[in-house]
Amino acid sequence: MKQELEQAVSAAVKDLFGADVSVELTRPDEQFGDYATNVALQLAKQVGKNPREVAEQLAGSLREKLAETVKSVDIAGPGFLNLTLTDKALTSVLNAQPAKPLEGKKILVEYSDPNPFKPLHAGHLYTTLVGDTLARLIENAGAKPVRLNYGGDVGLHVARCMWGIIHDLWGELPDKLAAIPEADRASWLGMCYVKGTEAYESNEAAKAEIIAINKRVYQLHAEGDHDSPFARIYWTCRKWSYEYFAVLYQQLQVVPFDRFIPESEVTPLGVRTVREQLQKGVYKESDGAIVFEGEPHGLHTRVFINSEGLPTYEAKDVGLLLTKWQDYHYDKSYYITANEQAQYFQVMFKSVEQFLPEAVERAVSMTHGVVKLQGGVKMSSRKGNVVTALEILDAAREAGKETGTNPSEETILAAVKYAFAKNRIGGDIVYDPKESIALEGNSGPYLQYAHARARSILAKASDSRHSEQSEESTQQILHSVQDDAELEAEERGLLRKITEYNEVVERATSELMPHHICTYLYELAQKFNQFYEHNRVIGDDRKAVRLALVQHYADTLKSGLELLGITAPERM
RNA sequence: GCGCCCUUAGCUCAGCGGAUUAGAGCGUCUGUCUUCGGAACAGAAGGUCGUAGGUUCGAAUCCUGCAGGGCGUACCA
Repeated sequence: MKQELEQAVSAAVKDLFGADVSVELTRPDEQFGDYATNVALQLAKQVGKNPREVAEQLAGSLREKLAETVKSVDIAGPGFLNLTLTDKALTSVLNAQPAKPLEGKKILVEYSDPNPFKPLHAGHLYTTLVGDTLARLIENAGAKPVRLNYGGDVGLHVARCMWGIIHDLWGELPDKLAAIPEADRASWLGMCYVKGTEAYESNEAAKAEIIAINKRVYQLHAEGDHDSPFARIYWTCRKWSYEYFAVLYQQLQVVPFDRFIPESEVTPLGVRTVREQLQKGVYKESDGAIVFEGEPHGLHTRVFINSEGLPTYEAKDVGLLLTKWQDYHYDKSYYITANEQAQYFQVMFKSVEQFLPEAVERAVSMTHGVVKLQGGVKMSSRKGNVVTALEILDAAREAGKETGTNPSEETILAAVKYAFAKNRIGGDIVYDPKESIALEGNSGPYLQYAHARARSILAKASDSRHSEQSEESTQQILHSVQDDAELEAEERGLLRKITEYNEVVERATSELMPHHICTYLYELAQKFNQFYEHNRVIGDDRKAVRLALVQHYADTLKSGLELLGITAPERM
């Protein structure tokens, strides 16, 4: 409907003024109409006329051309055109199929990216949810996204943890690992990591040992060593890490990843490529390291291979980018990480652009903010108040218990996911467990309830007269609004809001900003509650229309929640 | 120092070129209703959109300076 109207307006503009303008219809305040456009203001200058005059002419033409679907065309303010659809036309929007702009596209989405041998903190939970939602949006738009999860199983952080492990075991004694209870594995690894990190920073001898361990880990991969005591420790603990990640993903109920790419898998290709491109002058030697000089491009210089001859994150990421390109030849490849890596990606991309521009052109780094606690305190591992990913879920459960309503696990998840989804991606977010689980306000549980409430009406209605098919619903509304029979104000208000759904999803998808969906769903629920407060459904003369409206409302809310990875239970 | 990002009601956030009323939620205050699930509805108070300029018919939205905050800035990821 929106597109048809835009075309009609743009055709009218062409007829009257011979001008080409991109017409964009917006949703104005309900009191003004269903759609609005400012083309007259844009045109005024081009045509050399006063905007109101332009608007008058356009309005006249549109009233004639769109008599079928538009009830009124009004001119407001300096020259805005407000279009109000007939109830029948507005109802027909319910039949519109959502656009599939990404049909047939191959899109990679890399997110979550936890490092084996390191704990999962609150930021991992956030980045996992952001990625999961974006991938859902992309899938909803018709593409088949490839969900990738990349993680550092080689590198200095691994060496620090390995150092801690070996010290805690009093030697390279893999058999002693069996003594660690399964439930304690993750926290034990976390403890070893902290130990190793502290030693690295404060103890020169330990630092040298850790650097040596770092080399041995790379070597172990190069040789395919699975049998030496050192290797047995490494592989066992790496496996434990992946098992620990799986627990989080399982609890979060995110869509499973298509592929886990450990850094060790792409490291050789990255190193080889950087060395090759060193010969071609893309990378340069400097102080024994291999770097990319970013300054000529307005960026900064970064080390890709350090003076020990070992690859840094940079070289590995070059290997990852090439691996993605070779394996998928993607149309688009998204990297979802925290803001602190934003400029890093620019440098890494710029370097690869020098020899593989087509792969970089289609790669996009999207970054999000940091998770903070109430009061805006940043979570810091240095200060020891690091909050782990699983602790966020526990905090929500705890807050749920305190409400006395004992929310289900399904509602706990809704609370957490919605709290993280409702803010625009990019800024830091403050997580407040109490607010997220709150029974009132803009929260996940509120929306689940708003859905369950509507379903219970539908269930009650179908008790009294068998099944209520959703296909019939549109017909029911259509039928009752034919022959100029009109909808009542609150019915129409709810219907209007429901018809915005596809437009909101399209916007959220094109901008990759799922929070628009949250804002919309909350408004939708409010519209429903307004309607519901003043209008009886069952037992009223207008039962058929109203039941159909409730049906569409519930279905719309459910679809929206699903895009956010939130379930919509029938009852709570 | 340089680069990137941020600054909207007491708090948490939408809005990101348009409609002289800048929107929500929470919190505060006040009403409605013996409810097809009240986890509701109606209303009030609360903001010179960090600051100073500029562009524009029109700026919270674009540009520039300044202040405050965050992140990055060579061998971490």
